[in-house]
Amino acid sequence: MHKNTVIRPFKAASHRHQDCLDAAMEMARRLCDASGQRFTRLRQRVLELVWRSHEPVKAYDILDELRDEHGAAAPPTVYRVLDFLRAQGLVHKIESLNAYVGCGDPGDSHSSQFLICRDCARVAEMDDPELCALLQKKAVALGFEMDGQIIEVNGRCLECRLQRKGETQ
Amino acid sequence: MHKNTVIRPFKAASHRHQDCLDAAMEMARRLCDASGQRFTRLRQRVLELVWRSHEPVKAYDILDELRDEHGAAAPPTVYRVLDFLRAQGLVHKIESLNAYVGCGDPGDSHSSQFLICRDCARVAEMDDPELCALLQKKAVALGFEMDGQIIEVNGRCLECRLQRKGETQ
DNA sequence: CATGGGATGTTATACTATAACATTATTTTT
DNA sequence: AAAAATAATGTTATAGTATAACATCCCATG
Repeated sequence: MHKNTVIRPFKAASHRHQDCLDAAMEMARRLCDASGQRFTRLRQRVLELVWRSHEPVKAYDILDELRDEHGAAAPPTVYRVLDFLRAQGLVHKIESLNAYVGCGDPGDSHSSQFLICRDCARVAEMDDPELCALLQKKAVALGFEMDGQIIEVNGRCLECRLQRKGETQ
Repeated sequence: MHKNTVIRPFKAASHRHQDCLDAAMEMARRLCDASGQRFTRLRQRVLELVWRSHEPVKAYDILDELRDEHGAAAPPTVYRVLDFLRAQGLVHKIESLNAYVGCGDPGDSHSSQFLICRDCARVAEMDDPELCALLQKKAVALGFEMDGQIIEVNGRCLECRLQRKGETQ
């Protein structure tokens, strides 16, 4: 029996998303407390917006939302908060989408491999040590010293595959 | 003895880059011929610019160069040509840099894993079937149907590590 | 309650990419 | 060779992503 590597699954359409949100916010609060970082209202609000769904969120969508609620707000407001949240490991950037997702397991330092569904646009996150180690091994074999890795997989999630079974697409 | 997976190595500083360029251009000419695509002067020129060095090249740097040589030129000119070259497998995009590199083995359909040196900024390309297969396996285990993968590794290449041995950095 | 550092506001601008339509060049058909 | 069709490029405008630089505010601490 080995550890499940999925730290941010494709949740069933019917799942209670409020639970995801609550858990993410609670965890974030705890981590910021522990590391002496201030989890301000703005930071809370941005993290909530990132966790609004399991789809990646664009910086400017967050910005639009803040403007609606809040009057002011300019790009640096959002990017600064996103940078903070990423530095705390609470949020990841999906490079191929220029978009952001909540981390499935903040607090635990880990590798990330993202699965991006082309149909529903949702993103799942794996932390697979085997994969991480193999990539590291291959890099080291070339004398390369690895700082970090970016792994993003495009394709179609199980739910979408089942839904569209038989369709041409 | 197994196949070497490095299809675009970190070349020694002293290598004759003209040979890289010539080989890339010759191969591109051949592939376009074979597939009935037109390898126009503009496309040739952009590919040359991408292969100017082993560092990734920005679209707007190509644009600036074209303007110097050529008078006109607007962003769509560059992006259209880059799209063409990518469709032919002659060029890859490095997602985490918004920049472009020449493919180390065009003509052969393959997976790519990029190594990006933080010191010299050069990029190497691997095509490692084992890595590709493992990632695919992990995705499939979650019911995910894989279309493609993006793998980019940040770190420091051998040459840079040797040069800076002992330095704090 | 002063003050110093961290957080946020504000303005401006740089950088990345595409839409939509016009024109030119090349190939194909007649 | 002329006409028609297709592919490539030019042109203008705009959308989308991100950062620099400086001003102000807030709040933890002494």
